[in-house]
Amino acid sequence: MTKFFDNIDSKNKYKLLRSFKADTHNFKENEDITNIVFERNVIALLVSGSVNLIRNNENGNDFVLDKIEENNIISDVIYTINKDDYYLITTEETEIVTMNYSDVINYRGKNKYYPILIRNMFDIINSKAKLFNERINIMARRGIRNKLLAFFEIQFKKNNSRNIYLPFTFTEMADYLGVDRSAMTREMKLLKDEGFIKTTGKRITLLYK
Amino acid sequence: MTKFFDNIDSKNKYKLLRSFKADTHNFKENEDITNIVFERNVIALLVSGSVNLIRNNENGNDFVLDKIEENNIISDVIYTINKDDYYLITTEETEIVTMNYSDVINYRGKNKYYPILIRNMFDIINSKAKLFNERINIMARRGIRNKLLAFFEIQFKKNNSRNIYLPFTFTEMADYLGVDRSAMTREMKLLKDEGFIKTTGKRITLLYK
DNA sequence: TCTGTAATGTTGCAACTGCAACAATACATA
DNA sequence: TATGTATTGTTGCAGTTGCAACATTACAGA
Repeated sequence: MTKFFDNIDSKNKYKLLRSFKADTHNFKENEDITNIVFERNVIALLVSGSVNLIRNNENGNDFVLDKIEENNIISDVIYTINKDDYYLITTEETEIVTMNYSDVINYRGKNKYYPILIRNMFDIINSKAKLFNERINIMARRGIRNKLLAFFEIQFKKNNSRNIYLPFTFTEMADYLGVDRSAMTREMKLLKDEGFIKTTGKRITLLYK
Repeated sequence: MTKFFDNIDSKNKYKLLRSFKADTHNFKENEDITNIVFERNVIALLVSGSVNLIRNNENGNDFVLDKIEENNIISDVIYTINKDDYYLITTEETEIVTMNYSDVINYRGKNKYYPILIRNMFDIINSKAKLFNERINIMARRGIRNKLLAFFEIQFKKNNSRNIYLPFTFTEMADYLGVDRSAMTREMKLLKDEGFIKTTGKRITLLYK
């Protein structure tokens, strides 16, 4: 997975940040940075420290959706975020740099690492776009069963194995598919009963075709 | 909307294409180019001519989802495509250039327009990612009503107007939301009856809040 | 203007889904 | 290992949704 400053040395990294008139924000542990990061048209970069992306269930059962580490981009483009449902909390002392998207994209300076930076960004966004794309294709199916099967199909093609190891919990998977968890469990049980799949913990084995 | 070769003159455009060992494909009118374009890891570029992205309804009611014009990217990243449901047909004599993604991204040549190219690509993908993101946020809502309201909300914020002019047909809108068209119509009627919205042709007026 | 095609409106119905609530496990960490 | 917390399993139920089928209206090309 490409990171923002891959192949750019530290000196030039800071030079570039200066050219973009990047704003540096420093936080202690446990600060909410949602509003700083999810400004419109802002690219935020986690320079040091670490941040949790948390889902805010109204019943108070929050949970960590993603741990974001150094050199990764956090921005409204990257995460499928609804400010009401999610928030971002630092888990240690953290430095975040925010840049204006237009400043970055319209940079006309001479730093020879700029192209590398843009290439890195392109690669990052591109992978995200592919993942988004994938998820849309799944969510667009009608009915939970079809969503599940579409999801399995993609995992199957990716790993070329009938054994799928879930990269997240079933709770998160229901969220990923955009369906109710209990309804999803019910449908999974039907698929099992009908002999389409078999599950062992977080491993799902496809028995069909 | 940024295009692939924005700010790159024709001479350098072809130089770059050569560096990428790009493959040129020529088609007559009415040829199916789905398989050439939606290869894995391929970026396809419409150099000249025009292509229709068509949705393939099993009942034989195909329809044009998008007309792709010169200098646009056509690739599996850009379009949320399921090969079974969609296909691409040239509508005139058309030249398409395919490049391997890795070749483009790992280019280490000296052409000074390369950075511009990558920047263009970044901008293109970035807008797409934003749109994908938006759609996911809508589709993730439970129930047709919530999807509709989420959609309206986004349009409202975008245009800062309570009047939403649908950029597509209701049939396509149902598809966009990932729900059954008739069920969507039914829900819209309820929203109307309850006084939340008003519709006039493709204009929807929000009456709430 | 006519005509065929696509889009929209509508409805019944069976099946599905979300929701709520609770039980049973699994998991992490003190 | 014990204990609290998160995840998973399960179920009833009402309301929602997808599907199929058909009527009506809008629209574009001859």
